[in-house]
Amino acid sequence: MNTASFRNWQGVQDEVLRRIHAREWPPGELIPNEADLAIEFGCARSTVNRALRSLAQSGLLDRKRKAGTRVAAQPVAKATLDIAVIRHEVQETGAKYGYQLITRTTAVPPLSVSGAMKTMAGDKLLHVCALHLADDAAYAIEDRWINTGVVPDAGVQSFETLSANEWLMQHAPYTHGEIAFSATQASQEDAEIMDIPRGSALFTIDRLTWDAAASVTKVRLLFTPGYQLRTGL
Amino acid sequence: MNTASFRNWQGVQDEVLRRIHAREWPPGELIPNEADLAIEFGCARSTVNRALRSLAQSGLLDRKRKAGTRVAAQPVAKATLDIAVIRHEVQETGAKYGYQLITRTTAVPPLSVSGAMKTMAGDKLLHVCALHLADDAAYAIEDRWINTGVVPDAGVQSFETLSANEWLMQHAPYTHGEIAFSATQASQEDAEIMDIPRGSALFTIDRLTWDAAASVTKVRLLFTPGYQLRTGL
DNA sequence: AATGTTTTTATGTGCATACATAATAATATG
DNA sequence: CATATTATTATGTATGCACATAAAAACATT
Repeated sequence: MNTASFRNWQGVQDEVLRRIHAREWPPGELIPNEADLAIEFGCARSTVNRALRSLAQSGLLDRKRKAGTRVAAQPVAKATLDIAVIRHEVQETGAKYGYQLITRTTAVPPLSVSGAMKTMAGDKLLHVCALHLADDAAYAIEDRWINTGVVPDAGVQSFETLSANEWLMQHAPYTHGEIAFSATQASQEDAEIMDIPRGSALFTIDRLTWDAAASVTKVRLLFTPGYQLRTGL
Repeated sequence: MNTASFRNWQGVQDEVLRRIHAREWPPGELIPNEADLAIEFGCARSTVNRALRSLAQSGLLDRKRKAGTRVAAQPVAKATLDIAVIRHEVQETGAKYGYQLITRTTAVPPLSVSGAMKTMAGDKLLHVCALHLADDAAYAIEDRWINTGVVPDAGVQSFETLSANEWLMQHAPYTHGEIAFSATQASQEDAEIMDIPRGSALFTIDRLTWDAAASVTKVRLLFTPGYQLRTGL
């Protein structure tokens, strides 16, 4: 009856979404193939392909060659987080950004670190601790280990005014990485640095980045109590 | 010299990635336009387009019509999280999943909830609290408000054996939502339910889902201490 | 110099076609 | 009957072409 004006891929996507939400195509069900949908919508198969591919990427459809396309039985919600440089994150809230270097040493890391970074157990790494501030209040503690074997330029950086967070983003290429989010209790030291009660619940990000087979850096970011990481769905 | 075998979009993407990592195209720099790259790689412009579009989506390139494509000066790391039904999450670790309903009432929510869900201040909502277990140990507390005006079927569900988390995923369509991650301290009540020390740092997910203009449900998930949400980068 | 209009240009998208590929179904073979 | 072998089929991708669209740049006008 309609057959009109689903001629662009976003339109097709919207219509497919509508049918999924309306349970016309319930979870787990096989939907018509691309060719048939193209005929129904009066557009090219590639247009349907674009729409379905996009929906598959966002987790709403499962596609397999020959087997066809079905509505995800288990619509795994995929949330995409934007992890920006802390300075930008602070400035976007309208607050004044501040930065303070706490320590900068070259040391043999604990086994937990050298193990995760897969460096030789006795190798020294650059260890930088710093505090990020928003409107002069503590915002996040950055505790970072840098593999100077991979990023030699980092060895001559003082990190007194420019955070390692930002410098590395600009100068250290990486191929992939891992992130873990968790909650940790503020240690006595954390509490003093951030001027918060000891034991406060701190939102924590652990990030480990790699350049091919070599670890570049490992950071732990401890955010001030009340911090929230938000995103759409 | 080469010019060969970048004839598929993944190959083109890899080569572009290589040039970015190798700093042949440093951050902020304008890269050649699609047509020129297509000639260089010996493929169609649409193939280059596919590769660049994909890289732009993952945040490594910034593209603007007419202005051209440039390497992101500020490579905002985009982490994609898969948020699954808790039962699956537990079972994937190999643990035995358990579920326990704590309370199920119909009540007027606090203003913070009715405000977020944009329901009438005096309207009653379904309030479900439950505990998810892994190998008989507390895994997460689920504290959920459900808008029975939007999901009337939820009103006749007991949620005694099937968690609201899972039931809603299967039966309540939604168009969009918001997620926030944070860290909170365990209240006395939380501590008793989960059998953990009071004040423990709990990883927290707040999720609010909408179906068009109406809120469907609002959940707060409090995870047991030590919980980590992981993802690639 | 300030403002409005037109041109240019790089990306964005759609289409028709062709072939590649994976997974299933159908068939043949021991 | 179990196991190879061979279609079949739906998605995946590449190509050449056309036109749409946003934004910058050039130009014209006041």
